Amino acid sequence: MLQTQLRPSTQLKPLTTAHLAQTMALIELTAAELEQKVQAELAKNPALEVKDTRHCPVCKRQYAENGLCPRCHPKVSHQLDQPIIFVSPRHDFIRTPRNESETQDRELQLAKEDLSTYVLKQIAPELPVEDRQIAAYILSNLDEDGLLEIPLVEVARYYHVPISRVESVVELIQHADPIGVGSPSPQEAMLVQLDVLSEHHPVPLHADAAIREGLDLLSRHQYVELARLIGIQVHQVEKIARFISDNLNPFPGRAFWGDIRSGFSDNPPVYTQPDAIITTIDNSPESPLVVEVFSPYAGILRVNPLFRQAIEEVSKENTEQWKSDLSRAELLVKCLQQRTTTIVRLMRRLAVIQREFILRGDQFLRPQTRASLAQELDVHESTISRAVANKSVQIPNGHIIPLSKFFDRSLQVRTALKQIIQEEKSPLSDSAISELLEEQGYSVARRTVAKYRAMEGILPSHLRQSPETV
DNA sequence: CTATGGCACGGATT
DNA sequence: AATCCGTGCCATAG
Repeated sequence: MLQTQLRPSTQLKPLTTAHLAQTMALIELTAAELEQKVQAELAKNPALEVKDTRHCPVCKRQYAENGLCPRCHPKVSHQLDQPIIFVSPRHDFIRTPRNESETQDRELQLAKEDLSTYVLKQIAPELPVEDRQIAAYILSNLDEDGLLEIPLVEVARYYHVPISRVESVVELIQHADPIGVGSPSPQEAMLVQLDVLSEHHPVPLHADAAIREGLDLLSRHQYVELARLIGIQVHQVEKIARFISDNLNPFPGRAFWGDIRSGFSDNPPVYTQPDAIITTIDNSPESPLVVEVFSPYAGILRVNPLFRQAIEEVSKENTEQWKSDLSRAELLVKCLQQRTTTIVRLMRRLAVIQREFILRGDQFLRPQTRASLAQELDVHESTISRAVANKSVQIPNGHIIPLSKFFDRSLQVRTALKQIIQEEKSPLSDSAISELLEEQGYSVARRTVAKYRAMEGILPSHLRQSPETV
């Protein structure tokens, strides 16, 4: 019934137009963004209230329904192909288990402020008191990637201290937890990480040189030029590149453990909070998928009944304002519901169709288009597009992947390609690979193989080494 | 001559 | 309507 309202083909009445427009606007927000938006509205609109706290009695998490949350309630009979879906109206608890004092506290701080104080706490003990101000100032000028936005000289000038002193503070900051945080550039952040890493782990030779002198080459996968530049073998460069993308993070402020392989400088999407987490019960691949959808304020936001009542009694000067507040509130609540149900339906469908992919990895992705899914769910294509855009989910292996990966047309082929190359005896040419893929049922042109290789950062055949020729 | 990468075109997707 | 993606053609490197 509600879905039909999302069809633009249906002619819409004024109310539904607004409804539609706002629902659309809400759907494309991530959980984190939505939370902020609702908070803002909540602050200035007295007609809204949060009817709080239904807790799951076992894990103490806030949960939209009464009773045990599904994760704590394994007794209900599960069917493998029926994913368990539940909606969490708050998503901040996944970062830290809440303790009592925090629970009723203010809204969670912005990630940025969080980072600053987090770092400051770590380094404060090691700082002379008079340097703390400097540190605080530096930390307040981090961008969302955890990089320093302002030049050091400016800090020095601001506090009338020698640059060297500022530098030593920065150095301290850089070695605090998100290692490399506070660096002026991704480059330097990575150098610091490399340095720290090298104390306990072996790191490839010349990795520092590669970062220092050829970062742009490295990020563009131009390994040949890079090899020439620092005078080493191409396969060494390849090793370095792999090591770097596996172990270093050019943007220390971004807390993601996701898959960053596909290039670290091509502005990777920011994965902070996933919009959903998919797990299995007891990590057993034979159990149904448990999908936890983070939909801020779902089920706990409502129109304040007292307000509704009051508006009838106090029908005087401010009625206009009150009325608009009320209708805004109603609209928001409605749209929020709409958004939640749409996303839940989307996730349920994905969990069913892509179960194998979620559990077993890339090569099991069933290619699908947003359009086809839209048809199945009986919503407009753009609804799916918006719902998918900019969102990310955490899958059971711990990776955070963009939701759009579920609609990657070529992922299957690319993983097949990767496998072929990994198992190859001697370097295969693109056309040879094309034929091999054909045998596996993937029909791709030779030119396309080349493109996929590039996407995966794999060198052309004449530059690949057969196993070990160091 | 073979293998690749760049450019650009057209169809599919969003 | 805008964008993405696979592909063909051609120049270039080896």
